[in-house]
Amino acid sequence: MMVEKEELGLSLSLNFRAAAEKNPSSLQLNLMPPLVTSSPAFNLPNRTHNWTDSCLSSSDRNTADAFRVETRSFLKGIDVNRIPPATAEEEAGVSSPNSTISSISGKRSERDLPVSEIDGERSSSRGISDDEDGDNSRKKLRLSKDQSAILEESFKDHNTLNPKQKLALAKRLGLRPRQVEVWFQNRRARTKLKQTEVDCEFLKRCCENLTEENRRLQKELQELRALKLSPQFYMQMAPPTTLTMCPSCERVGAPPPEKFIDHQHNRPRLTTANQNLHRALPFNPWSTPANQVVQRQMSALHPRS
DNA sequence: GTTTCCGACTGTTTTACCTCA
DNA sequence: GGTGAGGTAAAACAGTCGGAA
Repeated sequence: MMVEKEELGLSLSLNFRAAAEKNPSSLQLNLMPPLVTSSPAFNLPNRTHNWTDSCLSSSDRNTADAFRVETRSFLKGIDVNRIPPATAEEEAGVSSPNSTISSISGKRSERDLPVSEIDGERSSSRGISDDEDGDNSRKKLRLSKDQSAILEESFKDHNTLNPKQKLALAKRLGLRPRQVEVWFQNRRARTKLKQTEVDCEFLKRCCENLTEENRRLQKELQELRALKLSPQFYMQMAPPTTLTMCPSCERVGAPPPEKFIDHQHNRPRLTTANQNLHRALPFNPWSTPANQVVQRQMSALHPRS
């Protein structure tokens, strides 16, 4: 399902990171952004709210519900956080211009009134407000801090809800199931957006690092080509000291044993055998200053002892 | 007045299930 | 009985709107 798709996307990005971590020498990535599991960006700030039930006990809530039903005619269009009408008569009586539009649009009307949620979603918040306002303005719901906290908690457990969970959560929060559903949809969307931003930033840094690496290698290549054209210059240069990878066998080498390093001249110490070998070489293209580290590791790979 | 956040909406896609030839 | 096509409902998504802070 869609969750799997998101997981796939996440795993792709993780795999990319894993690949980068597997070969850090090539990418040199130490700017790994943390994975967003619960971003502070999603922590809703404290807000003033008009949700009257947020601090009520269940018994108080029942009283409040009764009060709400009783005073509904006065409150409709004012308190959009109100629990929807409970009776079938009330439910049937709520019909907004938008619900008409929804029914025109086909399946939408069916979706808004799932059988499993029939007692909680007969009317949308928009329907209530529109019904009362007489205009098309929406009444904006602001969830209370407690409601947001509970929703966040629930989202951490599972970022999708089955109808049972949705109903239970809606009941617990005093919201319509549709509101819970919308909140989860928006939450998933924003999580995905946040993750996309993180992934984008990560890839951007990868790109920057690779560009820099490419620039460095191009520069080295130029130096090597220049040296190739002037062997007499090579003779005056310090010998190679390091290497990250042997171009012939593609093995990554470690620094050579201490006994092979000539500290006086900052170069690998030549044994009698390889002294002759090195003398026979016209020049060493791996001996640029930039490649000293590379050459040292190369020497470790192929000790001439 | 502008910006940002986020609840709510619409239209589309995906998935599961059912019916029928 | 098994199977594929077509239809339908539900869920989820992308994109957007607009109220509120």
